[in-house]
Amino acid sequence: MEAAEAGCPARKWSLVKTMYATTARRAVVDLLKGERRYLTASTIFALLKRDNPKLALSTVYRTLETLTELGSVSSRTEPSGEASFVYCNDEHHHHAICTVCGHVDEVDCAAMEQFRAALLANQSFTLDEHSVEFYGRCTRCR
Amino acid sequence: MEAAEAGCPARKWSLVKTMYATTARRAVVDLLKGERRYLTASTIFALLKRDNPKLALSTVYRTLETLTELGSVSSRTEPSGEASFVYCNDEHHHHAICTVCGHVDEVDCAAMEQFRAALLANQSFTLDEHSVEFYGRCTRCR
DNA sequence: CCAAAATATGCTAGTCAATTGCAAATACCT
DNA sequence: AGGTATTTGCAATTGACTAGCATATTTTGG
Repeated sequence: MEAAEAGCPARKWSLVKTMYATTARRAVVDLLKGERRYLTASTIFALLKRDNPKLALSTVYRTLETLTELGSVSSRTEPSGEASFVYCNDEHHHHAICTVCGHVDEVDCAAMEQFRAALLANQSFTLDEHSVEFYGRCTRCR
Repeated sequence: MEAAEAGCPARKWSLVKTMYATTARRAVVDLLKGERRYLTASTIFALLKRDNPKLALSTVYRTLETLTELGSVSSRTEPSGEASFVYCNDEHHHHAICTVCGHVDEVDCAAMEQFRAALLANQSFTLDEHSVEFYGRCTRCR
């Protein structure tokens, strides 16, 4: 069984030959940078279609795949099963998602260390990786 | 935005009128009880089809949906996007998944409390819910 | 600045997991 | 057993996502 990792992966520049800065890619990145919350491919497509009528949904999917490989975007799966995407900066972190406004903050992993220790002590389970998402209320919405 | 919860939800008996103990349902529950690891609907279908040739895949899907509502089954999403299911007992917990054998242990939430406190202290984020999966090596595989 | 090479896009058609409608079959209750 | 509520199997569909390929765009080298 494969070990999944929901935090942003380290950037994998080595896999990328050349990446053209196309208008479609710029549009997707700009939108995600501005929103800072998880959006599905079809939502992104609908939002960008207004200013770029000939944009194709498949281009959005391909762009999101590329950006995810680069580490500029992190994806998750909605309860419905749909994939959604958010812009992210750091190498590795987890997300704190506001249940009111949907705003996504990045959470550093430091606090996970003590949790790992507690888990090993209680259950003798060796923790290799973790996939974590937090739901709560951000500073503004509280 | 909706708050998802990947741990087993509290059982919702109130929503259920009557539930017939059919052979299909017994077969699915027995299989999942015996396996104790995440299986996809199509895998479950393939395994049960041998002893029950006229079983339909849609029945497996409907059964898994019912069992999930009852709280007897917990679901997650594989990296591929497919949904997978595991039998579970307790009201609320999280899963420690062995990366070697795939065995799923239930982790109680006690350790989350101190983590919640640390998160609030560091980032002033009010943690309401959490969705956690751990990957590591279980007692036997270590 | 222009043309060739490299890469990306749009479109269409496809794939595959998952859902739905409905008649037939099964489980429960008395 | 007989009647009713629920479930099943089957077939048709949905909906997210991917792939093939000709065209268009971006970069690079002259």
